[in-house]
Amino acid sequence: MSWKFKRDSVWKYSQSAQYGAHENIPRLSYPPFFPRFEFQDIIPPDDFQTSDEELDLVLFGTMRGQVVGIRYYTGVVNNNEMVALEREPNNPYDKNAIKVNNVNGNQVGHLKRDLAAALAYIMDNKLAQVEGVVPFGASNTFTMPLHMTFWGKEENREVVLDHLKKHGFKLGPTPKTVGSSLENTWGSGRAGPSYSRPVHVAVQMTTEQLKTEFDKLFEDLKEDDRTIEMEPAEAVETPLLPHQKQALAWMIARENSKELPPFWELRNDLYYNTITNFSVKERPENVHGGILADDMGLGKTLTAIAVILTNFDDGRPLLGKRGKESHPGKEYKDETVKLRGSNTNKTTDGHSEPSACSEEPSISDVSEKSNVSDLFSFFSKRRKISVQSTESSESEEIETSKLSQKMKGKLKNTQLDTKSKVKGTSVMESSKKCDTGERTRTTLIICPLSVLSNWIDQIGQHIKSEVDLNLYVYYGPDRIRDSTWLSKQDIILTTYNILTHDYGTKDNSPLHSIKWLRVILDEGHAIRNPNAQQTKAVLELEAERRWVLTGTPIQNSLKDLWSLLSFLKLKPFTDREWWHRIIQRPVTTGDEGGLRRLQSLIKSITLRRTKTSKIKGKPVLELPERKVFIQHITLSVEERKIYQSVKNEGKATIARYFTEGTVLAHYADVLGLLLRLRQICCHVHLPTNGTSSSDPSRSDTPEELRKMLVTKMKLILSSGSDEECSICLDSLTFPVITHCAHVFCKPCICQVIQREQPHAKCPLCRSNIHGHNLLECPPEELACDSDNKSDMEWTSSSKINALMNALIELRTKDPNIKSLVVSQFTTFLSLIETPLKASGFVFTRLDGSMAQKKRVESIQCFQNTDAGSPTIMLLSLKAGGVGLNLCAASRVFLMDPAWNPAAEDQCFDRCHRLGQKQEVIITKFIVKDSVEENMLKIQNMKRELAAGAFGTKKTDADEMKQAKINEIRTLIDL
DNA sequence: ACCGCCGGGTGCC
DNA sequence: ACCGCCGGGTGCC
Repeated sequence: MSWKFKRDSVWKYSQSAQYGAHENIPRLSYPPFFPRFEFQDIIPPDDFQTSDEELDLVLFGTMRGQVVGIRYYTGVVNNNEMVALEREPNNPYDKNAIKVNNVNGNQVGHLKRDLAAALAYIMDNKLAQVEGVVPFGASNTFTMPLHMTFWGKEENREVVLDHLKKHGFKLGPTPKTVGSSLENTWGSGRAGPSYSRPVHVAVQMTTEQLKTEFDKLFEDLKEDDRTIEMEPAEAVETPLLPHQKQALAWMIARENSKELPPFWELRNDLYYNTITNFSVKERPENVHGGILADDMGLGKTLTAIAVILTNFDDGRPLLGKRGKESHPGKEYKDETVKLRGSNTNKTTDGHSEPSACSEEPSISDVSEKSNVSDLFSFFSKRRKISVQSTESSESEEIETSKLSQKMKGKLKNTQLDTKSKVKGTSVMESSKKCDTGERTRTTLIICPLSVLSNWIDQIGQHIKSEVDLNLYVYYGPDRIRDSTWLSKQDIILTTYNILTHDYGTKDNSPLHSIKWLRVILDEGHAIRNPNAQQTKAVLELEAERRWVLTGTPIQNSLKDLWSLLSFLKLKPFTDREWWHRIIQRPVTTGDEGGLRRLQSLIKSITLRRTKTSKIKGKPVLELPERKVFIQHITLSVEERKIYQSVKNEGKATIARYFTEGTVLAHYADVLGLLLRLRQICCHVHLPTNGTSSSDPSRSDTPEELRKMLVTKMKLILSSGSDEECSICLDSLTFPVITHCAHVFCKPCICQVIQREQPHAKCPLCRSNIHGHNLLECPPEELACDSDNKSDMEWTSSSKINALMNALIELRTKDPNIKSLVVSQFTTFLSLIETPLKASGFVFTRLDGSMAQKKRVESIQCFQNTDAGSPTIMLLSLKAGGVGLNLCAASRVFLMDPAWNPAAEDQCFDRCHRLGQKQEVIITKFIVKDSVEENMLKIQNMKRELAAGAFGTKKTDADEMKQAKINEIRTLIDL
């Protein structure tokens, strides 16, 4: 997460004033001194123009006007209440008509004709945003005064003032003096005096303060008194942890609440909103939902499943058995089916986390190619999920894409033959609107594709096998689009992309014609961009109960929250203007009241616990302790000899680069040397990936050059150095190598080339670069060279000896303890296999080169605790996604240090996580007086950096360069 | 609306 | 009086 100050807009606000700080309006009090800050996403990928426009508005001035005709309308306001002005160009009496609406959207009256005549042009051409407040006289019978505030872009100020002048109006001044008293600042507009608040001094918050303030929004929620627990329905097989029972109780209370929505109370027969000071006669509808913002790993999915089953029908749980409809169908035999023709996927059996499917097509992937043949169907079978490629859906055999998931028996996957079942009946024909007469009790779950299989998996695992529940995975080209049929299921599971795709295809979105009992958005931040089609598709779903599950409630910006509130139908914030006026602008200008409102708003609809949250003094997740030991290794005399000779030779070369100032130009070479040193620390025979370093410019033919560069890139990528792209400073995505041998993300470097054309230069070495000579990494994997090793006679190494000693000692102590042996070098893992076999260890292996099917097998095998199951897993550092669950292991042997400490931590988390019962002991092997020790130093530096600074993210290329050069110095003792 | 405005009734003091 | 003034009718846009 990163933060940045946007000085500009802060200043704009500080130099102007805005309506609000007035004794008459205590609820909108703006203290004169309060730090102002802005939550601004620094990452540009999806910035939203409209919001930015809003932020750039400055105050033009204020004016007094009149609201007339109020006796004709039912909308009511209180004194000091905000109103919205809305153009009504089709008014039969006056094309300039401007309606005045209260916060609830009810019309209060019209602007007086002459005023409307002046404002219509301004509003129609968006020259200014006019905001109104009724300062007093709210209970008048015929007319009431209106205080108007004009906001707009600086460049439009003159036009607006001129236009108003033409109509005989003049804006009141915007006070510039700090602390000027209210009485002195009454404006002089023709329409009456206007007033404004004193402007406050801009006190800039430090980055830390900023972060703290923002974090507190959610951190405060942890210390909540939502301690009532609730037992889930019997149908839920998995016992809930205390914090999950609390979430269950809270969520169900919110769903069934007959109480007024947050911030509403009954006052003199009117419903009064304490946050907006607004009242209505009609009882406002409660928000039957909210945001479950628990940290990752606290079991949001399980909690949501428990809610579905426990609050199934009219507040009652789903009972074990229901009607005995059965869907005839053959058992689906093949358990692992091709995913997109190349990967296979099958999730683990009996464990709460599925294996991550890192090879899954990305979300954007799918949406871009909405081509049906690129979509898949997912099936669940006996708590195992198979992924069915629909590319072959023409063939009769695999015609399985549409399915009713009968959870009867052991999640038996019964199959509907499309052709006979669906087409043949009237289901297809009746696919217009769903029968609104019958109340749906269907829950729609929308999630990113990457977690779809996780949902299927968890639904399978957490629901008792005898429970009769219909789950339909609305996915794949042949998904059943019949809304009547869909609304008879219990759970419909789909992805954002499917939803969006359907939404974009006119008249073909059954999901939008059903009134759902409940809609659950998983990874709710998927809809944080209010302009994204995806968000629109989600916002148009109709549902009684609405939930957002997210681990990151506000990622970077307040704006993110708006879409969520909008989805939850939390009035009046569904309307951007109100959100902006009541929350966003006050908060971004540093108004304490705004922050307070935001806080209570969030608090009322959000439940958040972090991994460190406590329940009754105990941490939510009681993970056993985790201890990290560093075991120093002394190289043997021979090893040291080899190490020193390679080092001395390399050091001389690099020293030359330093004096020449060409370190970065030879970056790949430098890394290559470091890599070789690191490998020698592990084992002197570790292959050096062939290529000796040479200058790319000296290569003879283009083909040779190409080969060499690709080899270099592979070297960099495989060296485990966790290279960041120097442009986005993130991990490399779509790595490409330049002719000057520097690796960047393809999108990043292409952007640079685009921007700097026609003379783009490499951000690292300033060589000329061109879009057409970037080289991509060929798809074939880098691994698979482990076999040719076998020719060479196996020898041990100091590290291997240390490892084997430790493993054997451990086995003697407790033969059941399982260990992870982690290295960045798969070839090293291969070398370790020999002594493991020799000493009779049963082991398995997991690395990036393995096919999905093999991975899953390996994980299942390892996680199995039966006698004879492997006690050791050889694991490559970066294998598997964050979801990888290896909690059967309680020991980790890290054979070689990683550049990035976060990568190590992530690796440790694979066994130190929910489900771990034992103390986790981690041993890091570090060779004394070697590059490895220096790497530890760099790790510590990185740790400090990560912990301390937040603004550090956007270091520029120069700093980046310097940092890299310094790293190299440290590593090679220069 | 205890207003403004309209338009008909009316017309010395 | 092609005015002023009176008082009733009336009333958003």
